[in-house]
Amino acid sequence: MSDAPPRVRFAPAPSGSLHVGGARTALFNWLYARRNGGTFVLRVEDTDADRVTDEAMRVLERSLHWLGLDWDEGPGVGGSRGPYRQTERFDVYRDAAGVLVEGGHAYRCYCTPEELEERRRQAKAADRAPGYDGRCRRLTDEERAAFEAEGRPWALRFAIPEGRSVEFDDLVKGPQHFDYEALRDFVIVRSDGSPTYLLASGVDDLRMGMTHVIRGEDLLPSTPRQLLMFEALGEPAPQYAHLPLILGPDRAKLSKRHGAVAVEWFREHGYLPDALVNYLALLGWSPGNNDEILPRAELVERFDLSAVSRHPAIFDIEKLAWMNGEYLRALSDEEVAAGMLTSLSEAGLVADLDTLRAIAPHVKERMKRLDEAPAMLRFLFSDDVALDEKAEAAVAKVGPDYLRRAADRVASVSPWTVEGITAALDEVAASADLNRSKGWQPVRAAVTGTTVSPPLPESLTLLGRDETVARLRAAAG
RNA sequence: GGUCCCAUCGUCUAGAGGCCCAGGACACCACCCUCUCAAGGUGGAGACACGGGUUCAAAUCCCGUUGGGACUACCA
Repeated sequence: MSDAPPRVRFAPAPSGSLHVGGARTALFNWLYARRNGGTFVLRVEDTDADRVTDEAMRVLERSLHWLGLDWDEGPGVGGSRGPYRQTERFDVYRDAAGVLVEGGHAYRCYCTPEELEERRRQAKAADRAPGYDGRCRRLTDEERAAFEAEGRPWALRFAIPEGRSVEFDDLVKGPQHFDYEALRDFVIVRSDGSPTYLLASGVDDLRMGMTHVIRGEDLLPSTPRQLLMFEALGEPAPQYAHLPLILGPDRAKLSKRHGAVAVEWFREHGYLPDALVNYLALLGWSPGNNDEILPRAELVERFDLSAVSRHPAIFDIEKLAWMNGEYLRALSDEEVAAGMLTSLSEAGLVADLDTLRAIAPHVKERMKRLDEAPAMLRFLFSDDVALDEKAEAAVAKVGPDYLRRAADRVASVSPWTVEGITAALDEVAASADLNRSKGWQPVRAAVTGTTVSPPLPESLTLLGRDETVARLRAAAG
């Protein structure tokens, strides 16, 4: 282990949106860099032109920024090891491929996709391993010349050295051992001249000076291949740490089909970035005791790769929601008000900051997500208070006279304060021989249109006397 | 099928041989608080996959079984 500052990277393919699995990988890399005074690099693996889009690139950057995972080198910030988009680095991969060919570690494969597919199918049918059979590696000079004369397109394959096995020590999985029989000759350059992941990602990790590669466990099988490639290139390899996967409720690798998995979705649905970061950090890592609410700074201080668990974790949105509520309650009224303003306007409601600031302490402990604000506060910012079913029932229970009396009594409250309103509501309830619970509920129903709301007197002070009286009379019919 | 990874409450986990007839958190249930709903408080139910070893002693070490997952592309 060297003690030079570590260099780590997050290397996503911008196709679609950043989902929580990717975000967690980015987070662990970021935490490792921040914890150890290292450098966090963002590298864009956009070699697959068919799947990569500009929109996905924008979403990726926005998601990362929102999460607060800032990169020291990469798109937008530059750096000395750039460029950081693989489509701008094809010459680098070509050079590396050239070295491999010259050293006899890579060869041209003339098999067509159709032939490959057919042989794969046959192998499977015969219960044999479906990987590449190495046919073009054994071509005679004549056969090769014939293919060339024919103008057959070719791809470049890496030649797995025979009789070799690969050993390496994974920082989270421990000692690993792979026999060469399990490793098939893999394509490093496609017939269109573009590099594949195995080549591009591996070469970049070398050229960009990565000391540690922290990535998902789904890439564990590609590590021995890349290690063999580095050996052929004559260059030292970085250290590897493979993170256990994040699974859906069905225990399969988390993906879009599991529903809410995109970071953008959480941003749009009233989740706080700090809460998501905190939750994700706990998915596959634990500080070693029972602490769970760990602010970013503490995460950085306590993060330790060797404490990463080896088994996969199921993403539990319920627990995330709980944690989000915890973070919401820790926010200042000002911050909560600002957050609610946004979600309210997205719901088409025009609110003002002063009112929101005043109601914030009463609603933040009843919310788990900021986007619950519209449902909770609609009555304050909309004249439309059509009573829902339960509200109708609550009103019917006491009858119109009760509401008229309440309106009359409330109309005389002065000054319009929480204390004054409370006294008035209590009086009205007492006059009908009702306790607060039974006496206030019809008022809540008439004024808010629902049977659930922030504390009533506090809500009414903000609604205003005239509007309160008007709604009581309206409900009385 | 092959290769590899993994295995503590429903879920996330603590546990690195005796401190564990297994602790915390989410969710769930009950009670308390209470103007509704929450939040908060108290209590409850709930797990070491199974079988063999090793050891005075195993959730912890070894082997096997079972179960789950990943990979097996000219995707990353």
